[in-house]
Formats: sequence, C-alpha cells, structure tokens
Amino acid sequence: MSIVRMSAMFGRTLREAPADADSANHQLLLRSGLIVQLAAGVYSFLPPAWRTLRKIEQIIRDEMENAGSQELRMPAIQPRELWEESGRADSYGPVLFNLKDRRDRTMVLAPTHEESVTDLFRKVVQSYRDLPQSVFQMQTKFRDEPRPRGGLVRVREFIMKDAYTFDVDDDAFQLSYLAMRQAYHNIFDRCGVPVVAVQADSGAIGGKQSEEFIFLTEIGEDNIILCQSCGYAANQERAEFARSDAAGSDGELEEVATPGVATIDDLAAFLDVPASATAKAAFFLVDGDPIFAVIRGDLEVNELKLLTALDGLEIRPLLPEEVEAAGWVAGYASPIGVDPTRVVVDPSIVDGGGLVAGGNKVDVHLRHVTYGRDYTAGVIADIGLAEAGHGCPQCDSALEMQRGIELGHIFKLGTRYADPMDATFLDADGERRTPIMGCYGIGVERLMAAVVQANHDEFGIVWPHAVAPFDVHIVPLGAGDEVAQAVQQVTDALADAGLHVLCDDRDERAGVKFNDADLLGAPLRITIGARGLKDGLVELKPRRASEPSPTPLADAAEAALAAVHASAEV
RNA sequence: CGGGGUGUAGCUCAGCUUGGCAGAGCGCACGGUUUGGGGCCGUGAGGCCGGCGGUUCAAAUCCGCCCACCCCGACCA
Repeated sequence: MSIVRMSAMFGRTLREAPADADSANHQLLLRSGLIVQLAAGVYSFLPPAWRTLRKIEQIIRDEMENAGSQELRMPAIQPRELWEESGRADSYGPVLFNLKDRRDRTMVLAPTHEESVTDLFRKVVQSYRDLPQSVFQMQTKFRDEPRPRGGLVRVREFIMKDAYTFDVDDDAFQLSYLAMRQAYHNIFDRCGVPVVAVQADSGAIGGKQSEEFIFLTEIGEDNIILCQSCGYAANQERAEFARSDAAGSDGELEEVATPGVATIDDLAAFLDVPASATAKAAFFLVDGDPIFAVIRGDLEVNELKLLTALDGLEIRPLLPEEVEAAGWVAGYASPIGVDPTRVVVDPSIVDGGGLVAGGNKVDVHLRHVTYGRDYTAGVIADIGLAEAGHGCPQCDSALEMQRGIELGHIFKLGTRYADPMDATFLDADGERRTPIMGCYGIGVERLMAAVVQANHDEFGIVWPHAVAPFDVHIVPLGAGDEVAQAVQQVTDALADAGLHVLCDDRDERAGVKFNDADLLGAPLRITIGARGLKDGLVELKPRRASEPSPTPLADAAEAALAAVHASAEV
C-alpha cells in the first residue's frame, strides 16, 4: 500500500512530555508527535494522527451504513435565524461562535446540526412513503466551550459524527434507535475501547430519553453510577436511587433551641439523631426565580434534576444576599409559610414523617415538621443526587460510582425540532403528521484520545490494529548493503501485500529507534540488523509481546502478515 | 464567569526571596568516537525573560494593568 520513511515524516517525537499534559493519552499524543496545540481546545493533527482519525471515521462510516444510514454533508456556517426558529439561540447561546458576513447578517459556526437536518427534512420529505430515513455526516463542529480541557477530551473545534433518524411513529422510531444503539457498540468494539451504555440527561439537545456511551476511566469528567448486581448504569446527572428508610418521628410541632447549629452535621450531633431524621433546605435561582428545595438531611440536591423538574433552562445556587432577600434564614430555613409554588420537595421528605427542620429564626429549629400537614410544595420530584453506597433503584444493591468519558450520545428527540420548525409529512390517510426524530453523536478526536487511554503502557501507545496509523514499524540496525537489501525486500513485500509500513531509516542509535517504535505503537515491529542477518534472521515483535521472535529473513514477510492479521483479532 | 496556578531557548526547568553581563539538561547543527534499548567527547547556533506601563543609576527579579495557557467548578461529543 504505502511506505513512510521516518527520515521524511512530518513530525517529531519528544523525550519529555510538555508540562501542560496531564493524562496519559494527552502526554502520549504530544510525545509521539501526533498532535500540536494551536490554542486552548484547538489542535492540529499530524499525518499519523490523521491516518488514525480517518481509520476511525471509516469504521464509523461502515457501521452507520450497515445500520442503514446514508452519509451526507451539511454546512458549518449557518444563519442565526435557524437557531432562533428552533428556540435554541438562547439556550445554546454562549457556546455559539458568532460571526457577521459582509452584509452584516449574523451567522453561527454550527455546534451541532439538529436545526439544519430538520430544515433539510422539511424541504425534501413530504410523504410517509419516504420514511423511515436515516442520515449521518462527519463534520467539524465549533463550540466555544467555557473550559476546554484534557487535551482532546474537550475541545472547541472537533469532528463529530452525527446521525439523524426520522420515523412515522414511536414504534418505528424504536427500531431506528436500536439499530443505532447496536452500531455504536460495534464501533467502540472495533476501535478497542470498552464502553458502557448509561442513562443520561439530554441537556441542551432536548428530547425525552437518551443514553450515553461511556468509557470508564479515572481521567473522565463524568460521574457514572453503576450497579454491579443488576447492571443498572446512569450518569450521576440523572441517576435514580432507592431512599433508605425514613428516620423521622411523628408528633406536634415543637421549637428547639439550637444555638450556633447551622449545618446538618452539627444539627444531627446536637440533637443526637441521624441526619436522615432532618430536612435540608437548599436555595437556587431557576430562570430568575428563587426556589426553596427540600430534601432529607442525609442527601444532596441534584441541581440538574431540580432544573428538569421545574422545566427550567438555567440554575445556580442562590447567593447569600439573595437568600436573605427571599426572607429565608440560611442555616435555619423553614419551608413552613413559604409560597408553595417556590417549594420543591424530594420524595424522601414526603415519606419521611416528622423531621427536624429550620425554624426560620437564627438558633431555632423545629421538630416533627411534617410534609402535607405543616407545609406543601408546588412540585414533588426526585431531586436527590445519587452517590456511591446508595441503594440501586432496580435491585437495592449498593451503587458504585466511577469516572468516565462520554464518547457517544444517542437521543430520542421526539418532535422537539420538527414542531417549532414545522417539519411534517402526510400519512396514508392524507393527515399531516410530525416525524419522530432521533439523533446520535460521536466525538471522533475524543474517541481517538480514548483509544490511546485504553491502549497504552509505560513505553507508549499500543494501537489496536484497526486504528493504528501504521501496520508495521521496521527498524533497520546498522549500515551496509546486506541490511539495506533485506529492509527493502521486507518493506516492499509488506507494502505490496497492502500494509502501511513505517520504516525508521534515520541514522539513529538502536535505543532511540526502539523507544520511538514503542512510543508510536504500531502493532508489529520488525527489527532487521546486521547481527541477526549473519544467521539469516530478523526479529518480529508484536507491540503487545514482551520478547521478539527470531524469524528467517525468507519467511519474514509472510510471518509478519500473519502476525498483523492475528493482531487484528485483538 | 468564580477559585487556584504557570508564563525564561524547540522541550523540561533553574535564576526572582535579597535588583547588577541570560543559565542548565535534553533536542538542533558540525566534527570525532561509539553502534541491538534515548552512549560518550568537543565546537556551535538558538532569548524583546508573555505584553504594556511604573519604580530605580540599573528590572527576568519590585509594583500596576493586560494577555495567553493549565487545573478545580457551572457546560458537552
């Protein structure tokens, strides 16, 4: 297929990792000379990295097409009006890169393509006969992230594979969704990255249900809640959990002096009751309104769940002066007497019986505060933050928590975009109907980072063959015609057999070459040196093997092919 | 945007406390030696010490402002 001579390769390896790099994959990608940073969250991809990205793209393309999706291309530059039409100009606002064209029209660099694909649909599809449809693209996305981080994990310009399905109804949608779901498992398998599918919050994309494909790793930025017994898995953002038994006690409302006791821990210790016998108040600003959230003292509030429960767009904790302005006393706040439309309670409160809560006066709490009798809430909803040790919502076993990177996300959009953008079709009865949409994303560079993170050792990258930039790395040692001839013979044979060969023809010492070979991580290394050739031998060493195996020069190419194909099985 | 940190040679970092000629290792170029896991010797190139302003006889060093990048939080593929 092709031969790259290392003396001519664009890019260089580094002995030391740049200080900015934290994670193993980031360090290795930099050290191996695969990527170079231009600005925060903006990277160049040098030839070997680009080869790997193209291989990953090809795997994705392959699986998408197997799942019946058709590749197309949509613009990266879009009129802002499109985003106003869907109602996302504001919710996505800060992340949008804005620019003006020469006619002073505001354009955006697309961070994702739900709007454009919905626009395409309404211009192209009219009849149920055209459905279902499934399309995908691999397109550069631009997001002005609040904080790029972790090398390629979170960047501002990146390639995303995004797919979209359109179905006549929910039942049909389920088939499309499951096909994509399976394709996703296949993609990550083929790239050599273990993933777990977890329930997720759909965030700014919108829609009803979604699943994330998570690579579990300590460098991940998401918290994943897992049950080892039944397999329940969810992002902490939306993970459910079983509340432990209530510890409240019933009785008349009763004031109790609690001087200087302003935290749940202090309160429980002071009164000698478990934290689960108390009620915790937490204050938030949701879309401009102060909200009084109540949850049992041993639990924390999940802000995202609270936001979802209120159907809100934006949430943050209330500032101390805002708490005061709302008439609430931090540390001693009581839900009693608060406008119920401002109050949200967790089920742990409703079922909790009489709990110790604030008295709305400094240094005073109330015993036996009982939901329904003493106060009510406009919203009762699960707003609890699931944590390790909590009960599994399915089987009540103890939950675990691990970090993970989100590599893919698949959503049921329902009619979130088709409705506001008026995308419809005519059904068999001539009725105008709205398609059920799904969307399915994968971050391509992020996937490459995960491949490296999941496949490396102390010496360098250990590429899975399917995405390796080179199939074989040839290391000639020593000058002389004999070596040169043998190298040429093996290199040509492998290239002719369709492999991508990297040949380290540099005038470097053996140690340098071996170290770079380990760093660059091709699946197979072939060492051709004067010493071995005296006995007619070369050495084959799969990157994963600890020791090389001597092989007669005459058999080298064939053995190498076999080894490469064997490594493809891994 | 809030909190923390770092900016000195291509990379890793000293020097800053206590102001006084810009440094080391690696890398790079050249020569020699060596030649199977980043070897050794020598010579050399390479710097607006992130930027602007201030203090001072004198600023990498002290002061102020700004910028960039990294880490922690709010956000996502």
